[in-house]
Amino acid sequence: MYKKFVQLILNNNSKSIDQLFTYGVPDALADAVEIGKRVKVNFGNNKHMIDALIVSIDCSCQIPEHKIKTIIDVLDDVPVVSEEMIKLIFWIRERYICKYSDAIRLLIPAAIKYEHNIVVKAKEINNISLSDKEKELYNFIKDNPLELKNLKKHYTYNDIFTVIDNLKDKDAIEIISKDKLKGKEAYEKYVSLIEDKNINEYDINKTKNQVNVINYLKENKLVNIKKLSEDLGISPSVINNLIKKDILKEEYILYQIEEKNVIKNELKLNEEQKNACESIISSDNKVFLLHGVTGSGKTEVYMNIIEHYINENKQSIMLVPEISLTAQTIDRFEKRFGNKIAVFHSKLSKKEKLIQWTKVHNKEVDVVIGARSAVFSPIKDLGAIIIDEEHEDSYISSTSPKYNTIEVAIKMAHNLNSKVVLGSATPSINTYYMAQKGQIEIIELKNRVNNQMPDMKIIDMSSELDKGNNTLISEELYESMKKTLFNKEQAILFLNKRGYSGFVTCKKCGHVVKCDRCDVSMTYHIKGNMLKCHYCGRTKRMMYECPKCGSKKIEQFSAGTQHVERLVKQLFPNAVTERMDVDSMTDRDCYENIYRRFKNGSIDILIGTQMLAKGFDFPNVTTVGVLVADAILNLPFYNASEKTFQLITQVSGRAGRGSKTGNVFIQTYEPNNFIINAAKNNNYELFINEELKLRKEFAFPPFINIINICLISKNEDLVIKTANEKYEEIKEAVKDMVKERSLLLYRPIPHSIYKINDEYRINLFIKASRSKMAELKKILRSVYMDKDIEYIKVSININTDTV
DNA sequence: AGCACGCCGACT
DNA sequence: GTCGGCGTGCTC
Repeated sequence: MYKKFVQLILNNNSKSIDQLFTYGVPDALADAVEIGKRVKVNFGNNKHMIDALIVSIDCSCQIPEHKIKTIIDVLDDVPVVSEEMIKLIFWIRERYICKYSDAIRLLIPAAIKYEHNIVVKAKEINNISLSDKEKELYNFIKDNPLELKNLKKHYTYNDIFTVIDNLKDKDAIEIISKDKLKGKEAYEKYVSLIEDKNINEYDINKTKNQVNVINYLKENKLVNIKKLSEDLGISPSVINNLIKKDILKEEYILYQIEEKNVIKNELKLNEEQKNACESIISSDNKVFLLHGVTGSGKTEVYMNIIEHYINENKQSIMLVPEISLTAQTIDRFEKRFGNKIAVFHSKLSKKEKLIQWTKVHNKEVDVVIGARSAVFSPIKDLGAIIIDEEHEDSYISSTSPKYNTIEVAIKMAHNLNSKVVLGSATPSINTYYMAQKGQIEIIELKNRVNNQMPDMKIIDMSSELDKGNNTLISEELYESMKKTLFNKEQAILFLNKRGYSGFVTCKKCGHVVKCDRCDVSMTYHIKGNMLKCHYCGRTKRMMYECPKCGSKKIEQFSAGTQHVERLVKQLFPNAVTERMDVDSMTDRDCYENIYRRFKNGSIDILIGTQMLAKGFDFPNVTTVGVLVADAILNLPFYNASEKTFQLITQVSGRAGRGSKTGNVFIQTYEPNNFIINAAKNNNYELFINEELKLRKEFAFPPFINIINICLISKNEDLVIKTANEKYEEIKEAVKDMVKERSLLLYRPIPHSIYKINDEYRINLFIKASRSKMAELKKILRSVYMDKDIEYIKVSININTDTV
């Protein structure tokens, strides 16, 4: 019956139908179907139409033909997902144990979602006998036609569809289907005259406004509807009326971004940078680690590679951690590549995202700059994917599917025959290990552009205490800051937030104020004199009495950045001091503002958290203080050493980037600590080889995979019960692997923050050797993903399993 | 998920 | 009989 069949991924969020479905293609649509386009289909007994993505086209099918339904319509003129990216969808679903629809969500912007609805409209009835229920529903919709979803809200009989069907059979109502292909948001509506006639030639009743519109359009041809109504001071409905009367036609034109005039800067590369570029471009390898010390000019190398591919008519993707996606980064690329860039980050609205997406899709740009999600940009001829500061945690998605941007990029490089460049001064252990095994080619940049590394010093804080200084700023750091300020240079003080937050505690009974909805202590904020939860953002008034014992001895345990700020203001009353951390940065503008003021020298001392470590380039900074270097070292994560090394190196790297030497002070209570010393001596090799030894010995990644399955629910009893049931299922399924010691299964335990936003979380950890991963993933899918678990969200996180 | 279908008990 | 509640099973 059908000559063509298509395999579809349905746009449906349910786990139980997370599979491919075959539909028949009617002859009329045979030419329009194409892999990567979306189609409209009917599914199940569903009254709704849903959209689906074509993933393959066949001339035969395995399913008995009486079961096959037809596709109703093709929704896209051109494919929205390329064939290569469809391969990626399948890969993501396997790799991260998620649904097709989760993978698709990453690739297609939310704003072009397709919506379908049914409108139920009453007809004239005479002499038709209706049952009571039918009558009720008929009367309900008699006066105004209703969308089915609204109808369902008011009319809650569960046999609503039977009643509707009966009414339809009796010819009392009609059902009109109405679909909406969203995505017009990125476009602006323009109108023009259908026929170029003079005003008097129109054979209609014309109002004064309509005459004005027609005359205006006769003059200006194609006009933006917004501009038209503004210029003539009329309501858009005048224009829309003329469209209805077939006098005007409407047209949607992509929202235009103003052209900027940019002067392209010439790139000056030093010998080392030049060699790096050439090696990457000429090598047969696909994946590279650009290991360059801080300040070695990696960005110039990136831009040069991108430039090379532009000359081959290929587009590239430049990924940076979300936080370094500042106006400065964008400016820098604009100066180099002019207007031909698209920018993606999480703060864009749906419409803005779609605008950027469309620009890339239409091949109007050469470079995409963005945070991790930009790796999924719809580029057809991909030159290179560049991942700057590749060791950053933000490259691993925190929402399901918890993809690792580096893995995705490497997969894409293989699918699309392009290159991946991972850049960092402190490569992650996984990346370095892959490089050691020969899966990644290492390119080194050993020298700073200005040829001088900062002078690093470890300060023993316990001897500072002996000297009678119990503040967070050592004498030496203080002296250096004084000198820096005297020379009109700048200083950065770094404090690790996680170790020292300003929680509020009662000195009498020890009660700590916690968030009502989350199982975390709240942080005191001077601004507004209030307490804030870092997980859900809820705030409370600061209290003056302990809510537990009533004592007035309740105060903030202050050692956070706010405390440091106060201390610095005491020590340097004449300096301009600013603080940069998650709490003081309410929005992007705020961040930009501090960034700019620090850059142009109107701030002398900047105090901050992790945020400061991320690739900033302030040439006038000559003193950097790491106030409590041990703070992260003692966190209970297997990668605490790695993170400490990275953080110290990155923060120190902010010093002395210009012509003056930088001084770095690493304050610690463990001055002999191996990691702190390795960081001080800038000895990455030494650190990483030692760390790899330990990871191997204690069976941690990259030698083994850690799988973390988190069950989340508002119902505490249910989530505990389910976690235990699922644990038993897993235990049974993996018992052979446990016996042969290739897998370790731990008992379910509460998440380190058990309650967040009133939802309870239970974690299950598994350690598995790489050879067992395929089998284990199948088991996990059947236990957690085959059908929906009622009221429970499942989040699966598999630590990098290298290819 | 979203729906049909079928079984059951309650109510007129 | 008719209505509504709920468990089960299917969707190309």
